[in-house]
Amino acid sequence: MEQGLQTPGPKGQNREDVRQHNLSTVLRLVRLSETISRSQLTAATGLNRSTISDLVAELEERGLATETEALVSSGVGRPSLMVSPSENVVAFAVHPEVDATTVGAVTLSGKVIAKERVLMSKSPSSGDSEQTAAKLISKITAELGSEKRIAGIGVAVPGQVRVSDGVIRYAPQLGWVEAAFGPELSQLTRLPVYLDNDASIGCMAERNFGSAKGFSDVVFLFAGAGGIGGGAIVDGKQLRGASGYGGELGHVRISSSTQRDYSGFQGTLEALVRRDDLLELLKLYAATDEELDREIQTAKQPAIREKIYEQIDSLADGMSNFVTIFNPQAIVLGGFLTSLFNFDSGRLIERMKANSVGASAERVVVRPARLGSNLLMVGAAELPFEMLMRDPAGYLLESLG
Amino acid sequence: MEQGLQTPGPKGQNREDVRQHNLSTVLRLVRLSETISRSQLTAATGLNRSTISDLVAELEERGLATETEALVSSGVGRPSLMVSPSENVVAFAVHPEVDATTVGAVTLSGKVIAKERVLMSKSPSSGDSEQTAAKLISKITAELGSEKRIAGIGVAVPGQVRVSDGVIRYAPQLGWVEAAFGPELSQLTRLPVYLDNDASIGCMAERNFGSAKGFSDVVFLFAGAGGIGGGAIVDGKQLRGASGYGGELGHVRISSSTQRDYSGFQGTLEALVRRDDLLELLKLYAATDEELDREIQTAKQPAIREKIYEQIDSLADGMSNFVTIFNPQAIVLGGFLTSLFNFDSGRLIERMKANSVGASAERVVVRPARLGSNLLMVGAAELPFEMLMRDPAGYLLESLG
DNA sequence: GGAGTATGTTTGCCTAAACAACAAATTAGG
DNA sequence: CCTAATTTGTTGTTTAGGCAAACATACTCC
Repeated sequence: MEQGLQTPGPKGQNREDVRQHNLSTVLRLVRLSETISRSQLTAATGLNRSTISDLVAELEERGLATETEALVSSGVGRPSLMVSPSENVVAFAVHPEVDATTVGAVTLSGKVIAKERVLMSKSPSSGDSEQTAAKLISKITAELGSEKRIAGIGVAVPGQVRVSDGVIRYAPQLGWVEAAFGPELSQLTRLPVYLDNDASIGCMAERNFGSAKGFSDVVFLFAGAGGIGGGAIVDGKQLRGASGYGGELGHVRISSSTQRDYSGFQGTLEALVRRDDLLELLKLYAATDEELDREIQTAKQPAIREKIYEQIDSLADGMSNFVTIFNPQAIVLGGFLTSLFNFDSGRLIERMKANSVGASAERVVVRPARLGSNLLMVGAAELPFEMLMRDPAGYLLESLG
Repeated sequence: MEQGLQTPGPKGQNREDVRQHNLSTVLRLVRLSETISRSQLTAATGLNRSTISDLVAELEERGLATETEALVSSGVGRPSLMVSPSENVVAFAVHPEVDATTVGAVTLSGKVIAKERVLMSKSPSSGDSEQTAAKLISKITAELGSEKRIAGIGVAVPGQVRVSDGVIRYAPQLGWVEAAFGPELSQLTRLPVYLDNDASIGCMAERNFGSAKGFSDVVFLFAGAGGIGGGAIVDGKQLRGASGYGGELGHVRISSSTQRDYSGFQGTLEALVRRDDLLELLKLYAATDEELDREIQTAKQPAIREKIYEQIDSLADGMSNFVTIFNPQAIVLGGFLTSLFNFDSGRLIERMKANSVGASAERVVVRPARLGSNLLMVGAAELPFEMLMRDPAGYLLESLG
């Protein structure tokens, strides 16, 4: 009766799926380790030495990995060959904002090798941003060596995205509704384009390359000019929910306050922890995160300090809920939240633990985000790379020249 | 540096894993469909006809499934054989409470074929409950036919469980702390014992056999005498978190109220939606859920109706948060919450949708739990059955006689 | 420099899924 | 009732891919 909503039936596995799965597993390990020996690969995967040999050979043949001899010996026995992700596989990252559009090129190993930012006229349309992004992509492409190959484009959207078809459902700051950003940018660039919410993307980036590296259960909170975004990784996978709109942690209600957030919800985390409120109090109207941070860390006025504590407490209340719900290994705080953390991390963590289920709070670590300004570049590139890693043998890379 | 906390490295797959995965997939489909034709199995799994034939033959050989001829023809062509889960594979379910211990026997197909409940003296120790459970298990075992085989024991614990070693970390109503219920009951019965939190178990039961059947993303809320328990299914899997304490949805803070819940947290869902408060107001001191429900549905006094509405609103606020966080397909309400739902589901749902992210709220359905008094029996049995289904060929069933 | 050890490489093996051909059981249509 | 069409079950063969064993290689330790 409700077949349509149900999960796609569990699939069986045939021979090819095994190969795909093993190639994928090896490539993931290689990528996240930056460099890893073949013997470590056998240990980590449980696969046979000869199988690893074969798999690595295939990855090398496909230009996804390179093998080098070990620089330092690790002990007795023949030294194992080191495997690294190819530096020639690249993905583009796009971040459209109200005042600027940023495009970066990121290697499979997670290095940002190019970044261009173009200021935009006031409130650009979706089409404007697509054009700008496409231009920057072709400019960067021209500067890349001809040996590079492109996995695709990842877009970090400050808003809700229908992941299934690449349509931006609603981006409040940009004022876009139902914008077919993905399909249109794909048409312009002739590259596959994948979109996701910026906070989700940041979460994945911090998990793969930042403060939460290697963790299976992570909560990520990020505060910027547009409010608080959040993402969660549950059991190793991004929390998306049934339609892909899950993980909107900023809009979680934690108080009876009638203060509204940017989406009009009352008493939510975003309503109570506001960068804007502090900017106003500090009389900083267009400050960068760095300037704001300096002011916060050196704040002397009681009124300001009180406001900061108030926000720390609200943040702690939100975090308590996420600890109770997700029992994560780590909570990562980004953007303006890092300033709150640095101001008084003791108070923040203590209050968080006091209000969350003890068993879950015991071992959770709270950390500032580590990737800084590259966060969304690295994270957005993960989208095409994730596609590549799901099927390393089948995914088509675009060659240059 | 923090290897210990990290996820166990992704494993590779060999031939045996494929067989195991496919056997597991087929058994799951057979189980959840109650009965399914071989041709439907080929369609659902994508596997070859002959492979399905082979897999089903193995399941039958191992006594996990039975094949019968189709009763009604489904169209042109040779009729496909029907496959059903074996009625001879049984798991025990145990539910220890303050005032009683319940044990049931559940077949692989999800039918409760025996149930015994023994009243306990005031506040039994963990050992008392184990003894009682073991006695009931041996009594039920004696009444089962000798052709039955036992998959193990599942225990629904009203408290926090360390799933890894079967220790009850904290069960507030029972007053148990760090009770080695699992290992001890296993010693007494010589059967494998698996434990989990009662609400998590209820969630799984409703997903597999109840109101949320077939859904991949589900939130379950249950209110009983001990407060509000919750569980969530994310992307088809039970939300557990890093240490297995996740999903404590009753302790999520939704208000600034200083009202405390049974664990001492202020302003949480459990603090604001209290069965006890209504019982007191109605002057019903030891009512069953049925009696309470009758009183609620026929309540006339304004003070009582107001209290009911108040609780409905609080419940809606909690649900809003879960919709925003999880973007589930369904929210299932059990126990006393069913009464609130039935009293005014319109108000409940409307308020829930008003305070949650629109995109997620659009398609969520809210339903009362369907499994009633068998909820925890069916759910607890899922624990050993899940182990069986993970490795149908390798999991050892205990034969009787 | 020889023993010991861990890894890389090559060869043939084995398992389980796929495939093809045929048999069987049904419906449809006259 | 008989035949054609269709779908499914069954059987024997093929094939992909991981594994084990045997051997080669490169390092440490004494």
